[in-house]
Amino acid sequence: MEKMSTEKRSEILEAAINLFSVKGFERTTVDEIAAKANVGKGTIYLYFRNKEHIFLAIVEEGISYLKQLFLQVTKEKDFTLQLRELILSYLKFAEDNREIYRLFMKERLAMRLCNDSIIEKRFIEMHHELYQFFTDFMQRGMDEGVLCPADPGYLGMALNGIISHCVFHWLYSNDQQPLTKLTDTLCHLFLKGAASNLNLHVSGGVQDVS
Amino acid sequence: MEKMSTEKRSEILEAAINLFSVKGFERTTVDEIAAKANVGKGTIYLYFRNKEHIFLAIVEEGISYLKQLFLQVTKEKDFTLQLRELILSYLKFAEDNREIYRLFMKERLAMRLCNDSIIEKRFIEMHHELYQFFTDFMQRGMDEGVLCPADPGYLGMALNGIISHCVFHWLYSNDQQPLTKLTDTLCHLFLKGAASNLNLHVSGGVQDVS
Amino acid sequence: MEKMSTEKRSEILEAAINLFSVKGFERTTVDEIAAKANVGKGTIYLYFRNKEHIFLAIVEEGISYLKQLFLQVTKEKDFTLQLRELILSYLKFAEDNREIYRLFMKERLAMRLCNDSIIEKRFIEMHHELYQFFTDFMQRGMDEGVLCPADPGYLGMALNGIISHCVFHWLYSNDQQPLTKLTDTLCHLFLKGAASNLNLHVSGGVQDVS
Amino acid sequence: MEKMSTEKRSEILEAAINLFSVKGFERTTVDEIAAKANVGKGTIYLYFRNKEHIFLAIVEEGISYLKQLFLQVTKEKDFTLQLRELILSYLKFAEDNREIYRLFMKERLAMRLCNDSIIEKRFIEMHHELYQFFTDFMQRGMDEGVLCPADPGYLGMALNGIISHCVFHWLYSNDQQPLTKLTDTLCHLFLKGAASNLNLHVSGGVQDVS
DNA sequence: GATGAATGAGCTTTCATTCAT
DNA sequence: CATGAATGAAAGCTCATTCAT
Repeated sequence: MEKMSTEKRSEILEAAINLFSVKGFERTTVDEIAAKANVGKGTIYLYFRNKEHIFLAIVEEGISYLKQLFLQVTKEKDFTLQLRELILSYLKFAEDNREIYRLFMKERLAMRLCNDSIIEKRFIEMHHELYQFFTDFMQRGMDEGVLCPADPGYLGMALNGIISHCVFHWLYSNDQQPLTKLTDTLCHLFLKGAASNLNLHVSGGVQDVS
Repeated sequence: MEKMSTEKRSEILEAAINLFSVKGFERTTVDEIAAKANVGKGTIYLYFRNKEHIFLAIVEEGISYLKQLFLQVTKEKDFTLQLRELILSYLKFAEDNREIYRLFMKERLAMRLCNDSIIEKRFIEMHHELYQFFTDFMQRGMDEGVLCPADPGYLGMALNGIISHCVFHWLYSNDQQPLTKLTDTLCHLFLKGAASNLNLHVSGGVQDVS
Repeated sequence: MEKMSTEKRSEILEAAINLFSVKGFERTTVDEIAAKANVGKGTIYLYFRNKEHIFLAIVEEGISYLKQLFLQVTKEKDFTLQLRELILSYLKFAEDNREIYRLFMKERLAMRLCNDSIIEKRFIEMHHELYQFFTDFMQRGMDEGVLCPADPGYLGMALNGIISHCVFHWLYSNDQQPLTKLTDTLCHLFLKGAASNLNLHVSGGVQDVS
Repeated sequence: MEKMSTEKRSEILEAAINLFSVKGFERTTVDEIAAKANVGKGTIYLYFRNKEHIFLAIVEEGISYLKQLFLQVTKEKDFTLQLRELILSYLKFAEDNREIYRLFMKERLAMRLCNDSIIEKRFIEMHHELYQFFTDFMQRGMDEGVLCPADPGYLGMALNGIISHCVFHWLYSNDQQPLTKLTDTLCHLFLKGAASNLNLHVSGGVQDVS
């Protein structure tokens, strides 16, 4: 009995992920989810309080899976290797969960000011966790002397931005090659920048802007 | 059609920008826009064919302004200076048009598969233009020998990602300091990377991944 | 000044007749009438209290013209000739005022229970007048011994029905020949019936059903 | 779709027939239909795609019932008896389905140029079927020598006109006597005409006008 | 548990009418 | 007189949610 329930729940989530990622949260109807999941419409409300909680469940699971991936990063001893592993995990996640990732990007900002404040809070919370993880990670890099001193928050943002924009492009192009192939490129880009060695004189420098 | 009060049109757009950027396109009702613009609901339909065309107008204006900013970038002769100017323009646009920028980010992916294909096409078109601009820009940097050889598309994505994620964070934090203060930091980060000089041995390298 | 006003009024009516007859009263907008009449929308409300009064004006004019035609019928001395003249007038009116006639048929019953009871009353009144005319006419035919005794109301209805259904068919077919060609056929049909002379035994007979 | 409560569907149709026949299609709102049918507004859209399809359903059912009545007409062997039966069926239908009949007359012409061309086509189609039935019927009468040679189409129109105008009058008067009482009168009128026997000299004659 | 028929609040859009110019 | 920008009531329709079975 429990098993069957879990199965139904998964089918609903699977259907919802697919539809949300393609049509967006608002444009997807509960009827469509029920139809795609081969489930009665009423059944959905046995497993989820309402439409928004389906969304919440997807995000929770996605985030928790991603966090788990990130935690394994620290198994490497060298910071540089950890960084490489972090990027690899990120890319792998996007590659393996193309739809969930697309959903994340699409709805990242859309949930603000929705009626159900529990969801909103949880959503912001999750983002903050990820932000914190990246920030801590960067701080560690600086502590270890691998990264030059700078605002760790912005460094985290920058890394996140570099990766996610590349994933974004990959998502909407028909690029068939594996995303993970980009790992070393992005790692190097983040650490050493885009400039050729010849470009010696750059105005400014990385300052702490906090 | 086009002779009607420009003022009313602006008020409607102003209201729509604000609401769309806070609540998102779908969750904003035409009634709300009318109320915020101090205008009758019917009036909106004198100036815009429907709700989606309000959105389209906002995006068109925003993009055209942004493109204009970017075109001025090339006035600088040195590529590095151009890069700095590009980042500055981007940050300045976000700072001056906080709400429009937020709207852009929020709805970047939401418009796919909407009914009115004219809008969808136009939206994709505009994104492509910006992408092309960044790609061409990077290509120029490589031709001039300032950037090391790599896929210019991904380099553009990376720069875009670095900047936009920092803006994103700024948008949703209560950071009061001007965004433009980040210009040199981001410029340096993009060109020279985050690594300290001590970090000599990085696995991999920037390859052309096209 | 007066002349110009009358001209504008006519243009509005002309436009309204055309649109009402094609699209029906409800589906025609005041904007369309104004556009077709080359007149400002507000101008229409200088000449007519509201949209329904435009309709009323059309009907009033049409009916009064039709009544005038019918009055001339009595110039003939012989009842049979009067009947022929009546049918001819009817057909000629439909032929010359194709759109107005179509409008009459289309909206004959649609006006019941509309908000403006003045219009409704007037509309029913006009129908009653026509009904009365036909009834009186038939009564005269009976009094003169030309028609066999029967309920004059139903005889009137029958004649009206014969003519109007033929006109109806002509309106919506592409029959190019003049409607008036049917005059004698319909006259004969009404007076002598459709049966061949051989058909001697008809059950029943014309009774007074009043 | 088709398994849902037939009862609800009937109640909706019943309400719609009543309202359409009184107020007309355009002036009747879906809210009113829902209220009269003691049904939620949304429920209506479970049974019918949109407002026009409610109308279509009514007409389809009415026409199919009427056609069935007409088909039984041919059970009589004698043409004259068939004619009598046809008129009787017609009158009986109007008497038993007063509102549906009124609806038919009211909207006969109103549907032209509506948006949903499927409905428009079907509506015209159905009218054509009825017209064809009457035409064929008259042709048969002529072939059998009962009717004098004439355009069968116009003869059909004439009969239709005679009957429908009498029904029309009955509908809007408070005539309490049964319509079917008119059967023989109308039959005789159609076959032998309205003239008394004394009226021997009628100009013209029934010609074939096709 | 599972279902889907039923619901009505709420949406976008239209359009007759007004009124300042 | 003439105009057309402005309006909001009212329309058709959708869809998240409920609940009897």
